[in-house]
Amino acid sequence: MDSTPQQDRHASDPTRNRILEAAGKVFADRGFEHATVREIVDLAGTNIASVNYHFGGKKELYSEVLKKLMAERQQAHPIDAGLTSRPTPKEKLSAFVRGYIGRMLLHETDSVLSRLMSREMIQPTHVLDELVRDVMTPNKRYLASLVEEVVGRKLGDEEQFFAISSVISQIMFHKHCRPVIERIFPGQGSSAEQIERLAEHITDFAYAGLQQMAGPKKRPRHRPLPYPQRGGRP
Amino acid sequence: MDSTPQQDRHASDPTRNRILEAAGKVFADRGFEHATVREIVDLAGTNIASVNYHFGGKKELYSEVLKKLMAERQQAHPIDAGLTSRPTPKEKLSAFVRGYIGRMLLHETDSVLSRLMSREMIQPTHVLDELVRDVMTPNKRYLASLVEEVVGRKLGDEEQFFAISSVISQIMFHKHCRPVIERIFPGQGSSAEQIERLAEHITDFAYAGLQQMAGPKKRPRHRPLPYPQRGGRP
DNA sequence: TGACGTTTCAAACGTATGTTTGAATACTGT
DNA sequence: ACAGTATTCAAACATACGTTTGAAACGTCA
Repeated sequence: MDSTPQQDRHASDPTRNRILEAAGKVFADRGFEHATVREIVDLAGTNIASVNYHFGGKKELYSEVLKKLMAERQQAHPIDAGLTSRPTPKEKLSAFVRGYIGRMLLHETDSVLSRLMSREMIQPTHVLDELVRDVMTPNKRYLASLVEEVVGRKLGDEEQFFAISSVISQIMFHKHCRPVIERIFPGQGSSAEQIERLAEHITDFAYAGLQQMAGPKKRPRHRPLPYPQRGGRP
Repeated sequence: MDSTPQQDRHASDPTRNRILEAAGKVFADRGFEHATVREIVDLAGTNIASVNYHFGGKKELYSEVLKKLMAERQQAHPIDAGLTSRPTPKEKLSAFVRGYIGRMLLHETDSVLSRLMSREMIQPTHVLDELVRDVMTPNKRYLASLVEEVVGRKLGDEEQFFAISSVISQIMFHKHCRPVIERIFPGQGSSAEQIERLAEHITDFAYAGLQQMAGPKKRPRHRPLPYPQRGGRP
């Protein structure tokens, strides 16, 4: 046994942790490419060489930051938290939406993680694959069973993809597009109360959209455009 | 009259145009910060100094690229194109979704513009404000009237914000998060036929979600979670 | 043709960044 | 207290980038 005390010392090294914390903020603010190790070490109050000494380089530091944040979140916020004993499908949907949005927009450290994940989605780096494997795929599996519960039947691959996209997109939009939202809808989407209402809106909106998918299979093809088509529930 | 022939010569300068075209691709692929003028001029087949000679610098080149693409799109694809003479609200919604998604995912030059806009939304540069003013605000106004038509009543600021977000987010998701989508849903969302079906799905999903908003004003607060709530049309 | 403005080009400049270095300092176990 | 290791630090290094420069090539009009 010499790896455990080694790792303990590793994990509790105060300099290392200060760098990790500072790096999270700077990477989230500036992105990987545009962040500088000089800004990170200034914020951490250490020397420029400490990044290479403790982590080996900027890329490795970035990986460590993401891994640490993901691990913290994994244990702090299990995906199906905040549910009663025998939740209805809509309750599960509501819990998912509320949990996701709340973590994304309110919680401090998770907000950093979300910002980093947003960046990875637009401009992937070498850690996106890890992120997909450890965070997003479990989320996808959970959401898949969730939407099928709401729709009330098993979905084909494409339908499942569409349904999950429609739910998750409404949530992530408010993180991804914040700069634009702030400009087009000034004053909207900031307070905790409004985020609560937003979660409720997305839940209701998605619930209605999903229920609509329970309806009869689409006409085989061919509906050029027109058609009043009063939306059908069976 | 000497500005017109000046500008004509300006606009039809072959070197200038080759640089603009190359810059569009490189900026879209790499982002503003990570794109290098050396790669741009290589792709354009000109010399490194030509960017500063023709445009004044990298930033000015970027502005010109976006302005040119926006102008081209403005006249090629008016926002409410493809509509019959007296369209129903759902037809208008469908036309908007189809038009937006198609331009974003299929059309070549517009795909470059979308990629640039996506980047601006995540990591704004100095031109985001112009983009908001010239492209996004008109879109927002049009969408605002559209969702109110579907819902069937005038919406308050917050409701309008929520409704527009729910519609537009489902569309942009498939551009913003392509790298992740490709990893989590391999094989999905590429072909033209599937994009057609995707547009149809988003239309139906959003239509149901919007109609649900027509229902009675939310209980003043306090609905901890439950409630099946069969979505009501007035 | 020849003078003049315009455009192209190779080379160099200045700066910012990630990384390395080697000495100085702090820490640890005996 | 001391040797040996781990950590910190200021300085320098190497490289990639946007930009500038000055001369050469080109086009145009007398």
